[in-house]
Amino acid sequence: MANKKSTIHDIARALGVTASTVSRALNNNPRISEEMRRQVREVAARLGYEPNHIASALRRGHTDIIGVIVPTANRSFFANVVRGVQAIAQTAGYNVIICQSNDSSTEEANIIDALLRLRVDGIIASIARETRQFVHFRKVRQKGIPLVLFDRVNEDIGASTVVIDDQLGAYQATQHLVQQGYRRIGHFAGPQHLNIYKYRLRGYTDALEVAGMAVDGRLICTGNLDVADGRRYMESLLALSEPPDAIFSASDYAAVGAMQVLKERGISVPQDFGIVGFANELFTSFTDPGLSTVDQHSERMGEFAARLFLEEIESGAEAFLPHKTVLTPTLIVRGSSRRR
Amino acid sequence: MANKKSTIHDIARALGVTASTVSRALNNNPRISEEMRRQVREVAARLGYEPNHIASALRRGHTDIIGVIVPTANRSFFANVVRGVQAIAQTAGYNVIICQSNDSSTEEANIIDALLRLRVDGIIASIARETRQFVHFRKVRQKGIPLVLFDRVNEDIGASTVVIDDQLGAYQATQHLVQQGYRRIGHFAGPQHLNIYKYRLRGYTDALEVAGMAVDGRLICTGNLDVADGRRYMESLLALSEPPDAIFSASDYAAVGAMQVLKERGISVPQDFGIVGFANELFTSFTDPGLSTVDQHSERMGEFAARLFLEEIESGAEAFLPHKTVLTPTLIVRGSSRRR
DNA sequence: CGCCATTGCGCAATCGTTTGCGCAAATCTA
DNA sequence: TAGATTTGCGCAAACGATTGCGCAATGGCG
Repeated sequence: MANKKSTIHDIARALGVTASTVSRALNNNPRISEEMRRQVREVAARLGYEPNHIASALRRGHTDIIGVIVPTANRSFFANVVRGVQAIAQTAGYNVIICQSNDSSTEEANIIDALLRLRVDGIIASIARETRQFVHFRKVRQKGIPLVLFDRVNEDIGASTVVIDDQLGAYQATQHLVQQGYRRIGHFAGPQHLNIYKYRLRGYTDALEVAGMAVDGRLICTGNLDVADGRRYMESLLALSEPPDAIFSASDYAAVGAMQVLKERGISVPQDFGIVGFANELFTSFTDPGLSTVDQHSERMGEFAARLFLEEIESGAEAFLPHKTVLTPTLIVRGSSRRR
Repeated sequence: MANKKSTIHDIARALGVTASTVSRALNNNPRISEEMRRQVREVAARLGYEPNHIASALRRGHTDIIGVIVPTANRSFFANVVRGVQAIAQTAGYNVIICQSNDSSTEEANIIDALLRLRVDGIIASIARETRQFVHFRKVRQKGIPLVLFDRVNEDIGASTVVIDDQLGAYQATQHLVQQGYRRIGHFAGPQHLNIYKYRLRGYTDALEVAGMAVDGRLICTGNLDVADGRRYMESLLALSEPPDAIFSASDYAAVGAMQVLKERGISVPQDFGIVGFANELFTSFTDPGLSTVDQHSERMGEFAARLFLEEIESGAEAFLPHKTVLTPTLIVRGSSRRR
């Protein structure tokens, strides 16, 4: 690059050898003597040489970079997944860069374009909430770039996926509320075009059926599951002629909103109303009472995603068979649902 | 890159022109006719051509990438700063990539090396908690790469900085506790090698002095300010012969820990004990009572940081004079300190 | 001694895009 | 009409690192 920085040519000149010798020495090629390697390293350090990864990537045909796309970085779930990805990928020599889509399909597509132009070696992503068409993800597959989806996935893209067993997690949460003696259990559901929320709803209905309780559609509220949504749903559920006495929420945020409304109404949690959320966000132990929730083993999820990526790299895009890894969730019981 | 992907040579061949014409057409060079441009775009779309940003970056000498280094991505403060950076940088044609240092000086140095090798156009960073030596940041300056530090900064590096007025924020928080009638105010301080915590301590002592209250060293606890630290400090402060009746904590996390202990001890917040945190983390409105705190205008901070970067790019590293932007904090009063 | 293998390097081309300079044709102006 | 300017392209080199192939020197073995 056209500035004052040293290149391997500067090192080569200083030692009276060629650039190819310098390159091989720096890469520990066995065809270069140990003495030459030592001299090259010494001059490189003296000149403050910094390898140009751009040039190297262009010549080699790969960048050793994995792009990770998260909907929003400030959820501890996503931050922990990234941490898991980093632990595995960095050991294998890859650099991990994070991009946040802000849950926007447009931003997600722009990020994918930028990553493709950057020629990343692979993409690990959780789909933005807004996304309903998957053209941009299919493009990744068509270009033979490894793609691994986690948590929010779409199974028609032909990518490998790592998910939690959302249905089981929801089943456990709802069953727990049944066991705590709650008799009329509602559900805050997310947008049903996203698999995770569809399965969480299914786990909820499963548990009700097993417990011999009818599924009452009036007790199911669907939306974006933020705090304000949670507040609104709680208000409307409490206005029913037969309000519920517990809620399984597909998101910790909406669960917090519900808790706020109950507090304001003087309704006692967990004595008169039980609440379980989902995702074990960092703040679930900060509320009062602590919020029961389902843990998604986010860091493990990240590790699995990174391993799937490495597998695909090793076997080559044509030989690789996309597959799905399903992790088992863990119910975390705190004060919000502990009546017995 | 040596795979089946199209290059500008494929387009050139299809149109019977040279690669330089294709390149100029794709970049809307006025020396290429509108008709030729149209044809080039059509063939490019038909062939699924994706520009190779690696090759372009190597030739042009810059990547149009800004690397943002955050200590940990799951704090909403950092996520919002990144959002602010993205809003400005993307409008100016830059791609923003996020790297998380996990508050480790070693990881931070590795990230900086990777970003330098990638030849990013600039680095925007908040310093990792562990970092006490700044060799890796100085290296960025020496190579003439624009560097902007935000929040956690070091002013000897020669970088531009964007910070909140930590001293003022702390002063406001402590003064508010004084005005609420608390008479013995303690402080959870962070590691004093980090400027932000040093100034927050100074703001605390300033407010006490103005109020005619002595500064009692036994009421000041220093550490990493996580939830567990907050619990520990609260326990030890309550064990004093003269315990405090309020706490200004330099972090919302430690403040939550303190609240948990007070609740367990049956000490009423805010009636018998007042608490104010710092940073307006997402969860501060989820606790019960809601946690008073100081808002740092994180998204604005990100915008300022990005603008400083753009300024440095425009004026060139040699002509640029590093400078410091100080934003004004806002005290957010919630239930934890509202006694009057 | 001659042949083969090993060691340690050099030459030249590659990767994909960009851009300075130059040329030919067309247009404008005195 | 002649000279100057504009338009629209092509040629060739550049960017920095990597790597296949080849060559010379050295050592080992029959």
